[in-house]
Amino acid sequence: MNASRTARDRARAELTREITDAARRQLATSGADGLSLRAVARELGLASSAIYRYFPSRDHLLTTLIIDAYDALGAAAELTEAKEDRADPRGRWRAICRGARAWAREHPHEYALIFGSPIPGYAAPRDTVAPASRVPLLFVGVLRDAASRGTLRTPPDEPPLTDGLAAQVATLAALIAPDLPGPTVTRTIIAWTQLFGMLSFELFGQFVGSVDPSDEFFEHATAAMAQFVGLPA
Amino acid sequence: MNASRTARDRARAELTREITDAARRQLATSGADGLSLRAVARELGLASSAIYRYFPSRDHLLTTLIIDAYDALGAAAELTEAKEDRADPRGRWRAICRGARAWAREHPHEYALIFGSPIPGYAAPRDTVAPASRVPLLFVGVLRDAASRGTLRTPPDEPPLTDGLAAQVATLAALIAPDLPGPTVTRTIIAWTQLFGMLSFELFGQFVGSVDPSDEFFEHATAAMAQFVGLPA
DNA sequence: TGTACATCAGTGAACGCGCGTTCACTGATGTAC
DNA sequence: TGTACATCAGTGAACGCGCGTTCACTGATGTAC
Repeated sequence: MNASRTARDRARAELTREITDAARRQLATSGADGLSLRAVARELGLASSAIYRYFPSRDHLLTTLIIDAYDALGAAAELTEAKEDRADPRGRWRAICRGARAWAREHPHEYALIFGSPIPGYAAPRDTVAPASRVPLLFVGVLRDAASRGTLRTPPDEPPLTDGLAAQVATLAALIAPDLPGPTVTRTIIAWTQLFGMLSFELFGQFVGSVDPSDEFFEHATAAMAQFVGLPA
Repeated sequence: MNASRTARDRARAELTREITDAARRQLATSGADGLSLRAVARELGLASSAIYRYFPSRDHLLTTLIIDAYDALGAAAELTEAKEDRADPRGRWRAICRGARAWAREHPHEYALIFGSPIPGYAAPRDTVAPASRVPLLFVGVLRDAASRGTLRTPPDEPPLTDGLAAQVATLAALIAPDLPGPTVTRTIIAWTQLFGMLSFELFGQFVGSVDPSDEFFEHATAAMAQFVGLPA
């Protein structure tokens, strides 16, 4: 009764997945606020109360969707990155950006769920922090690899960091990138905000009237960012 | 009966304003999807149907709020920028960023309304485009001024623009910045996405665990961006 | 291997709520002569 | 300046809808002996 799950257990796991799948599908048409337990139940041919055997509340279902979205985004970026030549950090950096963008465009509502407006009355629990850091960690991985290969250019400490920022960056670096120089870490944070700033602008319609469609702009900007963090051509 | 408005007209203008004010207040507590005509009417002591004398539908009220938000953001940035020494383009650039940030932090739900997730079922009409461009136009103004003063450094055309992007940038430049070099315009678009990428990250909670609070990071990043677009210290 | 009992999944009705929008209406304000 | 009519603001009831969550229940699945 331990390793080989019972029929009930298997059914439960499967229905749990079906519920999140249906919820994800609803998200894609109605957005986060349109997501309703009753509609999910309807789609699966269940009584609305049946959902409560699987998720104690709507917020718990949302949390699951949020974590899954971060994980899917991270996995997509990792997969794209993994296809690049290991010895080409700049190519790997840009692949991460490209992979993130592709996922975001394929799952705009899931993207909005994690990078869009906070959901009123919903507070993200701590469990979302780890999956949320997968993409930044990928960046860090490429940079550390480039550093150990000697192909990472340390950007000038310019403008110089103020004390408080230097402390924040040092704390962060100690956690995830002990061997990277401070300016590199700082610029990586800037690049990270830059990446998702562009994706949000593209998906939320801010580029209409300027760089829409934004494929070429995106490619250009990621190249500029790679250079900015110290990964020259 | 033309210049001097009648009592009815004045009352109408005032109530229209009171409705949008109440709606804005609701936005601040419940977010865009929580905004309800009935609640607005309740707050003003009106029958819910009375709102329809002023706005034909909830979407029209939303459009008004969106346009007002863009305008308030633009005005806040303009005001901060106007206080800087005219001869200090870098200071003016950073003031725009600081002004935008201050407004965003004071009006997080209005910020989310314009830069957050698209509202399901709502399509922004054309009227929002002009007010949305106030902040980018401010940037362009500072850069043109710096160019005419001879203090604008043209950044290298690096990485070189692809043809499609060059065309987009040329079209855009012809519209709003006929005298600025292509690389400057491109980098300004990057900086623009960077600015609001940071603001969204800050307001939507992505900085928790890294650069939170983000005052110093923000100041640093805007300085880096000023340099990036060609406004050296 | 079979029986007795406990656990769990799913039901369907109900509670209490809020929403956007329409409509026929009353009464006040404005307009034309 | 006063009257007759048209315009408009605001009302209150109603329509039709959907929601999250609870609860007592039936019946199937699993467990212990």
